[in-house]
Amino acid sequence: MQTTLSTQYNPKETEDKWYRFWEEKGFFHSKPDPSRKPYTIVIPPPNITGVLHMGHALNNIIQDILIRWRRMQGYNALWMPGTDHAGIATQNVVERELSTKHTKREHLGRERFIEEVWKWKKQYGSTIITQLKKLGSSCDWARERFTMDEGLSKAVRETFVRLFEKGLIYKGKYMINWCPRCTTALADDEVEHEEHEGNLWYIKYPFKDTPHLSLVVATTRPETMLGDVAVAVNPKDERYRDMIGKTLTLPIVGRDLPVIGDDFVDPSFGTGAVKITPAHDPNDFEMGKRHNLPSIVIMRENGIMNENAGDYEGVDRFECRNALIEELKLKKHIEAVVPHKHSVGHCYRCHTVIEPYISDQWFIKMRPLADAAIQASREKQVSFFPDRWEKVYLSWLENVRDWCISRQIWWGHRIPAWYCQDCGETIVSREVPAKCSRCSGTELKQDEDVLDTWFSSALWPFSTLGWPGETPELHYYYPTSTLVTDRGIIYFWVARMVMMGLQMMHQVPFSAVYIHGTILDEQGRKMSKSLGNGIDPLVMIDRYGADALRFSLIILTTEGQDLKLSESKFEMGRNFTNKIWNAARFVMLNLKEEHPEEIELTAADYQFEDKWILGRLYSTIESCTAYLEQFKYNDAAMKIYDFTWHSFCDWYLEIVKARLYEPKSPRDKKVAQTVLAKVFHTTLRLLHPFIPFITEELWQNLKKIILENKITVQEDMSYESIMCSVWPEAVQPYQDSTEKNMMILQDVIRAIRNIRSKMNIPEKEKLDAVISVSGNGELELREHSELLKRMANLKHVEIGKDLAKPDNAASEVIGQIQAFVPLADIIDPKAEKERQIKHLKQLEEHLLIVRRKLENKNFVTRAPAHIVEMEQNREKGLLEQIQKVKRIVGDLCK
RNA sequence: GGGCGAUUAGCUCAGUUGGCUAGAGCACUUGCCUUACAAGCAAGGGGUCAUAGGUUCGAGUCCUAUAUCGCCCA
Repeated sequence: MQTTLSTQYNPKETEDKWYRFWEEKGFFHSKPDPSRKPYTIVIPPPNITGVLHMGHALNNIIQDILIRWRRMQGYNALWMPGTDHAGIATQNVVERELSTKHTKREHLGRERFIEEVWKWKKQYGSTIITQLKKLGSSCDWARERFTMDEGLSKAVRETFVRLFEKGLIYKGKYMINWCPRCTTALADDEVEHEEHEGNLWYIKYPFKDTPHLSLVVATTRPETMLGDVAVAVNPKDERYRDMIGKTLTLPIVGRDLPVIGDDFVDPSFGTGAVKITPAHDPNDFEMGKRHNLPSIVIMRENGIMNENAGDYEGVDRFECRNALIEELKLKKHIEAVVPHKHSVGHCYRCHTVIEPYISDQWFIKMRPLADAAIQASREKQVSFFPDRWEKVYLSWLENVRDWCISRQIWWGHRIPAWYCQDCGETIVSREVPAKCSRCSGTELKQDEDVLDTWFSSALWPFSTLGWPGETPELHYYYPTSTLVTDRGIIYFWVARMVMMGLQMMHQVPFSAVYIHGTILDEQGRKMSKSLGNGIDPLVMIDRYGADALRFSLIILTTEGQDLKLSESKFEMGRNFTNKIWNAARFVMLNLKEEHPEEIELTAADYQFEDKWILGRLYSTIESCTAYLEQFKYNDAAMKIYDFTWHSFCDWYLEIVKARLYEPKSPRDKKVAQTVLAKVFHTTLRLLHPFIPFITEELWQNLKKIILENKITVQEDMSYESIMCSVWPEAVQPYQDSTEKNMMILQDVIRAIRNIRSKMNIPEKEKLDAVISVSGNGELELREHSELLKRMANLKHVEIGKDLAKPDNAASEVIGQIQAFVPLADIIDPKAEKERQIKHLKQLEEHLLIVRRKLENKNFVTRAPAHIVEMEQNREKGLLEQIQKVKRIVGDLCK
């Protein structure tokens, strides 16, 4: 441990050291203990392919603040960490790696490919965990989980089987969202919609009987015409009513297409006649079912046209579109091309354009699950902070469609369904079945597909605690306390956890959901790899320190608002940590005694400034705790920042120097040292959840010095670490006029300093001052004349009632007090007069505002009495001040 | 098209149930290498609170429109 501290804080010397200490000592570990109250957070498991970005940083800093704070408050705090296997993303990464070795997963086969993924996971999968530790995250790493762990996989199978048995999981051929690049189905919310500048193509479909006449249809996706089976019009549409029942010829293909009538057709879109492609459009799929139309699939699963596309077989879907348009133009089938904005779905993992596709998939029936989740939120079993997110959550649940949970990839939880090769029976089972439950056949083949990663993430709050096992952890920690996440996954994750928690555990997984803002770049854009506008948190930690990163981000995080970030913002946090560092240097330097003696303080020992700083400290503790309870992290941080810098450092340290450097008595010095130690020791604890590293470093040093120098701070000094110590409690401060008097003193000191500055008097030069009090308080002020002299750098001060202004003095009027600084020939009468006239103007303007209110009869009669009284007092005070300033101005004019 | 958020100092943002001469950090101006800290100290300057109406004794705050930007859903 360092014995001397350098003038600048160097985070690199402390951060890793203390993190290792905490981890090795097991301070992050929590065990069920029914005699204590639990406080639990489950981490939003980062993706194993992920690297730490600012969003993660903010998310985890908030969780760490909560968990460290609650831990210090005495809760048995568990922060459950882990990672997510991220099926598609991870498979993509490993496939990309394989391609550099000129191989493909298909060449390896399923088993060997999965081995490769595990190998990859072992090597790179914990990158983000290492990075989270750099932030100071106090997760219980001994409990770290992974969604593909044996235990969590068991939870997945159990859930699947139970839901299947309840009839809430079914399999069927439906239209789903298909990513031709990932060659898998996606859930509705895995599709990102984007406005595209496309075209609306008007294509002529000739009548079979009268080929010189045609019906014009409009489409944004002309290539799908190869799968057309009908043309639909609205039966109420006068233009087309007579054509229902007629037959058209599909251009190029030559297929007969019936004209059908359906209310769903919007007469105002395009020509009011639409082509129907049941295999490639969700609306057409529904219409096809209503009218018993066949479905013609024209595309392979990789987006290449199939044999049903005729000459276009083997052509990519977008090339097919272009070529088809050319052919239609050539054959004079295009009537018009109109630019048209429309929204196009993209895969949220690889950003490929999604294809609506008919295929055989597994689904969860969402209605019953969603209804339960809606009810839980209505009954406030789950509350959102800020509460507006509840509406977002509810609107999704209210409109949700069945969830497609099967994915045509290899990396993930294999669907626990087997098909009997003899009788075709489907067997859904927790374990590998030995034989068919119907025909006892032994030729069983497991479903090839895996489950959506979000299926396993939805179980996270209880699967990580040992479910389906009846573990002590599950009983003790579930339901968890707070979930901290980004609005981006309210549907994907939060809502699904609530649904699964209610289904499997019959209890919501958490009672509070805090949704924090998104981090944007300086121009207000999302940070992204492709834009290259991201700020790397690890680089910032390297440059400014983890504590500075934490504090800066938290100060900027206001009630779930997005925050615009630039590197310069981290200077604020760095400056603050440096300030604390130097305050600590001062405190510790001045606590050291050669022959320390222990004394027991009594209330009478406390000096004015001691009482003041303790009072300020207690109100800081109070509001800081209250803010944290309301998830107002930035307000909490701001309060301690303001206290530390602008009360403790700016005033208390400066005032107390007198007692440390030239003590009136050894006892008084000891009192000052005790208060210094006590206040700083408490401040460090308040700051610890926000900036854990520097507070630990200083706390350890301070503890040693307090013990060595026999200072009785009336605190338990036996804790091994600040993170195990207790969160300060606000005890009622001294109920007297200390705070008020200090404010008056500060005003007077600032007034004299102002004169000094305006009159260009060097700070080192000691001045004389005359303080004239017109109301009460003269005696109290006189009591603190030493403080006044020290802080305003005066050699002599005269304090009295209604004293006269000395000649050639600069003046300041502060309420009922006048401060005069005699300057003899240094005074610049012209400058002084200007100063006074400016002040007079300000006072008169204010008086005008006050008078306007008081002259309004309605105000006097209708406003609450105390408000009126306040304004009346204000008027009186202003009048007095104006009178004084006028006299000063008059004097200067002589 | 529907919903949500934002608009306050040059910049980034606070501003609780209406009582405000509208605050903070950064930037700016002036003076300081004062024995904790120049990543600092002291003292300053700077705002028609997006616009237009309304409610009220009183509106940055509540209501109704409008404008601009952003996010989500369809």
